[in-house]
Amino acid sequence: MQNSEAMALSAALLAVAGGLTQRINEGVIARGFEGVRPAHGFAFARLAPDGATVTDLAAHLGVTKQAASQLVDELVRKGYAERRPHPEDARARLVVLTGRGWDCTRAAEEAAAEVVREWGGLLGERDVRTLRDQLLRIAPHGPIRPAW
Amino acid sequence: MQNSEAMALSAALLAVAGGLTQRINEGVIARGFEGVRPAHGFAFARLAPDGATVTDLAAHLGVTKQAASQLVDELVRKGYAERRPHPEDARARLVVLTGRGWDCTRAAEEAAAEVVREWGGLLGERDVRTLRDQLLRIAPHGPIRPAW
DNA sequence: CCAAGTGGTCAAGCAGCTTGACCATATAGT
DNA sequence: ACTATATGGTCAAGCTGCTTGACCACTTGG
Repeated sequence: MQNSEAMALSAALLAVAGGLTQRINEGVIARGFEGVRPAHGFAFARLAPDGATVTDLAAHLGVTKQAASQLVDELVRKGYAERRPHPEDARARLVVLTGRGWDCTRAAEEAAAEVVREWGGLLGERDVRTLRDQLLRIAPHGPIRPAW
Repeated sequence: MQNSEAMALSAALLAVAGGLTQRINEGVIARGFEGVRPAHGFAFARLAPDGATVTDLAAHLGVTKQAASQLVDELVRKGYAERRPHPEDARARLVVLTGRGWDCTRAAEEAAAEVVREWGGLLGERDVRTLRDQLLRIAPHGPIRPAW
């Protein structure tokens, strides 16, 4: 594959990713969750299962813990998360989603599903599944990184 | 396709996009182009064919023209682009890549190709081409948007 | 039980964006 | 041809989300 083809693939991938992010964000806002930014979604993904510490979150997002702490401040202020004492470490605090935080997470899933349905209309359900499987196979590990 | 599957697809896509951006950026820097940020790549893509005005660039990047102008300042200061009088409009200025700007563009293509080759190793050449075609079909038009 | 390590916050600074105001040139209407 | 409006671009000020640096509270290991 030539360099220019690799560039075309890259550009398409980044355009799709950017569009998806925007669409999910708009969809979440349209469902009544104001003041939510794309970055919050990645925090939600880490907090959802069982909560997480600020340091955990920072590592997951690839930012300093101060930045992660600030982001948690914002989520708390907006009612999406709360800080609880950590059950096993008195230094740490466990950040968990509130009911509204869970609602917002579900709204994001719905918004994502809406976009993916459109892709299904363009490619067919089968190819969308193929796409998902291929992306899962090449997805890097490590911290989530902004696409630019 | 369930919402959670759509979310898995979305997360994988964004992870791949973030990783790709990072890898290209690192690759460009490793080839001797310092002080380059991912955002510059999208500017290069617009400037490369025949140059562009600041307003053009702003529309393409989805930012204000002031922000685009600032970005051009930076590219000029670093030797990647230059402002020329516009041949058909005395108000406008045509921003074009310098030789070094073209070199940097080629470096980005090489870096992208390197990553895509790795994907080829994981998926096979055939599936990478399929991936490219599918992404091109679902890629949105309009301005490039940061993935978050 | 003390030394080093780890979780977290406070404070200051900075980079990249925005909004608002403005000038120069182009274009359209009469 | 002349004026009114639109468009390309810049200057200036301000904001937001991040960083670095300093510090405290608690934990862990010799």
